Amino acid sequence: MIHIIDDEEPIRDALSFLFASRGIEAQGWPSGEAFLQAQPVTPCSCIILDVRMPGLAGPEVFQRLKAAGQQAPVIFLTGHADVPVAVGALKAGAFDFLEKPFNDNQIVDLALRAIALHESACAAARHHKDLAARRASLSPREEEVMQLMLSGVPNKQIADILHIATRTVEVHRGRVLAKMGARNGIELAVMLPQDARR
Amino acid sequence: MIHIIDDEEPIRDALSFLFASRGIEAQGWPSGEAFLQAQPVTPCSCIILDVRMPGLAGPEVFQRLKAAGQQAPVIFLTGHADVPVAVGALKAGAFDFLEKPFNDNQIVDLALRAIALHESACAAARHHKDLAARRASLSPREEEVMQLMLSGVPNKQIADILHIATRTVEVHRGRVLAKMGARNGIELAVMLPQDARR
DNA sequence: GCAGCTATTGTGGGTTTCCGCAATAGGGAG
DNA sequence: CTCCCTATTGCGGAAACCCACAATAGCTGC
Repeated sequence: MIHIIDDEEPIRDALSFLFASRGIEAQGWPSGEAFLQAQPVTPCSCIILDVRMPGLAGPEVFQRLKAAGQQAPVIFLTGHADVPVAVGALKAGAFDFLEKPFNDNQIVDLALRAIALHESACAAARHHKDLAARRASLSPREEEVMQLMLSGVPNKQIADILHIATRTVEVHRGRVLAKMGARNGIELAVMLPQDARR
Repeated sequence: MIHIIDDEEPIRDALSFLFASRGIEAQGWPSGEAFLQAQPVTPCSCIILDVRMPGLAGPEVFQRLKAAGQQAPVIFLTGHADVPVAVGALKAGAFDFLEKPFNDNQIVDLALRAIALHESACAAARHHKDLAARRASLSPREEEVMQLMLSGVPNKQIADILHIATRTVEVHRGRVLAKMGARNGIELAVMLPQDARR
């Protein structure tokens, strides 16, 4: 699904038609406000966003989309050569920035790549969300023990550090592994992202 | 250290003077060719690169620098509004893209941020290089056992898979941990980057 | 031939990990 | 009050891990 946000209807229609001719579903939105109001949640999508529009301008729409947690990649379109806006958009995380007029194949190829990116990003986000949910299910003590485990600290030492019995550490350790769905400490360490450790 | 690559001497001198006044060491280069010829290796540096120059243009210089393994962040300067060049540079990994004329504080701030980025990137690269060297010191068998370890496979099963004695797996395991500088399997898993596992 | 390295294996002993079974205590929600 | 959950602990037995000491075999380089 491709969302086309542009105040000019002929542009929206032309792009919708182009994508339809390539078998890609597309929907036009006359303004950033309209899109933000609806905030459709579509998997495997991307957003084509015009820079200059009455009301909210493209870059402002982009900021608000990001603030609202929108993950779909954004391709900016502009009819005016404005380097600072282009640089700003890309540095803010836009997928690409195109000047009009553009080549049909170029925009289609770009959109398909953006959609593929969204797809893999969504899969990664789902995985990350599942992992985070499991982690959130840990009790405070279990989380504490896990951190120490992930620092390579043996059970006996964890017991010393926390002033509890080794048996208790074993209990927490076992519950951590069960809740996180890991067979052992190594598997647990491997499944967690780099920044979640230490 | 800041390297200023620009065919116009007044620009080089003005920038050099500006950075000197801020206590930042800078060196000017009249062409991309000159810089590529010398390929100075300076830690904690960045490169300010003009887009339009006789001979090799800025983007071409950038490509060659990257191909030569240059890690210093590159800030492009341009006197002409050219969106595709700006977009292309940023997507190719440039640190930033500035139009002339620019504000003194802006370029200094930018350069300092670029230098800091280079610094942390170099530290990360050194760490990664050290890790890779240790890993390269493993014998083929040790590497094989480590992969299985990192998959959470217990020693006894590794022995079954490789058709060797458990005692042999223990020997390899011990040598892997010693060479990699890890106390145990968990610490080993934690110290390796995500893509080096599985 | 000698030295160094990798790969392999066994013995024996010690440590660590794992966990069923059992129990207590405290806190929160219905 | 009852139920559920977390935190804690002990006992005992089994499995896994660790490693010194010792040894053999094969390959490579000097």
